[in-house]
Amino acid sequence: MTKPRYRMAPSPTGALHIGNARTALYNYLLARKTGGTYVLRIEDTARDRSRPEFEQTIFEGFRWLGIEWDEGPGIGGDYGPYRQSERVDLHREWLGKLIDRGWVYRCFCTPEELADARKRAQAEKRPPKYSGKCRSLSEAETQQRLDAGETAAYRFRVEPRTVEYRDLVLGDLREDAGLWGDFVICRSNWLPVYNFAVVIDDHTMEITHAVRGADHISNTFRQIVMYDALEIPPPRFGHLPLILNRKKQKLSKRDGAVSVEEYMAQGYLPEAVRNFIVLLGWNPGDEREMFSLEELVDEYSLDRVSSANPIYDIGKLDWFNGVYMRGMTVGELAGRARPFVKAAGLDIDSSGNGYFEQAVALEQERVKKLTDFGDVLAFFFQEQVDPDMKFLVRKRGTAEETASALQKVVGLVREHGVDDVGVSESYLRGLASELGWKAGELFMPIRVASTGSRATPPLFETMQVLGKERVISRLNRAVALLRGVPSVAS
RNA sequence: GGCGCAUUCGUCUAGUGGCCCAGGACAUCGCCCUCUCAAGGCGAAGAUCGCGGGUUCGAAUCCCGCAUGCGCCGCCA
Repeated sequence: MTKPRYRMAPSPTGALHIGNARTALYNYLLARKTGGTYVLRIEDTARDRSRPEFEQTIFEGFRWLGIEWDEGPGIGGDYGPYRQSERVDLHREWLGKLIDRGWVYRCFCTPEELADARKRAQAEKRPPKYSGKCRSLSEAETQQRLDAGETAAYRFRVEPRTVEYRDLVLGDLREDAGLWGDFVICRSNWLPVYNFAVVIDDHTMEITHAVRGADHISNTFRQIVMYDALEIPPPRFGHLPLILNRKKQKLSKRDGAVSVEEYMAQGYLPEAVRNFIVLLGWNPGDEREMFSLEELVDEYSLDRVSSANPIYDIGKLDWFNGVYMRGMTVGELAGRARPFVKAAGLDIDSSGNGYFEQAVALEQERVKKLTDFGDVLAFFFQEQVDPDMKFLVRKRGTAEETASALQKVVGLVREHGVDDVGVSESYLRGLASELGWKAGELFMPIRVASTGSRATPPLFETMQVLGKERVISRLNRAVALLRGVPSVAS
């Protein structure tokens, strides 16, 4: 038995779309699981829309998700070239075989005529299929019109028959080819049409399994007819349910964040995105839902792919991301967070890596995305914070009584320091009871004074990381603020 | 209009004739923990299994019809 060959075939017409990423991931898992080969082929026959720079973003997206390929652009392999646009000679060669066998004829109908006919058919609620106008042009007449300089596409001659195949996901499928019109497989400018190029490429690259989106089901029947005409064996086909947007339409670029690079930029972890998308239409058959790449390679199989179209709702992605962030070591998380924190404009270099990691550790279970660190870590790195007076003052208390309490805190911090959280807790609780306040009533003003925020990690740990000097300086500033002194040196 | 595919809590889904007056997860709400925020624990609410027929002692599961959605029907991919 030959080694299975799977492929992914993105078109470089935009960023890496989440649906394509899922398809690529599924193929990757299948290839790895079966010990097969994974081929990357760029389908850039849409000359006008394909842009080389998109190739790079797509590659980066795949790599970010952990999807590696064995053959493809930049890597090479025995079945190159791996860009469809560089394979047109091959396509023409195979077109020749079809011509020789009488499966193809030249069609002189202009795009305008065809569009008109289509529009009319639609209006009259008839199926918009090609009339067959040029189907029986004689060889002589064809040659004559060609000589006269008319351009002509190549059309595939469809013979009535039932086309059937067993889909790896959907089971037995069939369609009546008698309902189609003859279809163009090569443009008048000699560039092959996608549907034909795919057949030739998959065959010549010896692809054994074509797993792709369900929007290709109808194409599959046409492709099978071409395989048969060429007398070459088709690969096994599998069609994945389409990811829909909230309005239940095919997910498109207009639906907001649907490209992998956006998730990258938003501070999602690749393992979370991967875990999230793999579950869009697949499940392991039990109640597990956290999967590493290795586990997925082990577990994944097409017969557990569901056939209904999932709606794309990123709610659960945040949860996955949080779980993965909490599961990391602090060092690892800090490393991943660093570029995001810098991008947010925080100066994390001058205070040293140890300080940064301690701060990250305190926020680890409080963030959903790497970008959150930019906000949540700010007070650790700013010179001063701006406490909101509304929350700085003790609940139902006065500014002056809060100020005097904070002043006492300054004294205690001076005397006992903040390095031992147990000690801090005990003297601060002691002060609270001395004042006759509930602990929380004292802690909140201290929190707001030293962090500028009401929502922070536990107070004593936070003070410990900030260090004595920062805490004292911020408390002093808060006292000044509370007493209406415009500014004061600490 | 034709053909194809699909239809279970808001969302992702489990379920392949009796274990299901439908299970899990996210989100939501409540309680607990607690110095705030999280995290965590516990719990609640949430699906007449798209609708209508049939088959069967028994159907979310099988059959038929309908509806709805999506896809394709391009010298786009």
